[in-house]
Amino acid sequence: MANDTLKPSVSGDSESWVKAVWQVVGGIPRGHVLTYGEVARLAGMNRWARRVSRAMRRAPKSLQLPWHRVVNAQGRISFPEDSNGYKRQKRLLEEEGVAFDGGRIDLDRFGYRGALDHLIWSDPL
DNA sequence: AAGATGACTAACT
DNA sequence: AAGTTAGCCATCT
Repeated sequence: MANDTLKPSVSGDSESWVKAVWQVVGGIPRGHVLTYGEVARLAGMNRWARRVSRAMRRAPKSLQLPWHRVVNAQGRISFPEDSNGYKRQKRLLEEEGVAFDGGRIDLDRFGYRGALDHLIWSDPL
């Protein structure tokens, strides 16, 4: 006995929250965004926004994770504006129809909740 | 091993 | 509106 043929393959990341995060992020529909905090909440932990970024960093490329659909709570990209990451993310989002207003995304329109409210309450342009 | 860091946030000034 | 403080905790030095 005593063997552990099956040991947790996840090292360091230890828990399944990482996968939960990947799953949540992978489920963000095209043209919409979620904040780190919302992803954390949907993945089942309120205060772990910071780990979301960590999880994404470690996500394998094979997942094709739409990492660019995650922005910070202010609707801004959490990279320095002069960085490649910022430009890359902004371009990807704009290609999906997400509009930037002064470097800021209107979460009332492109966030989950905002998208719903928008559909329900407002006239389509 | 201990302190700094960070793809964060909410609360407070 | 913009800057600071505190909470979070895995990683990096």
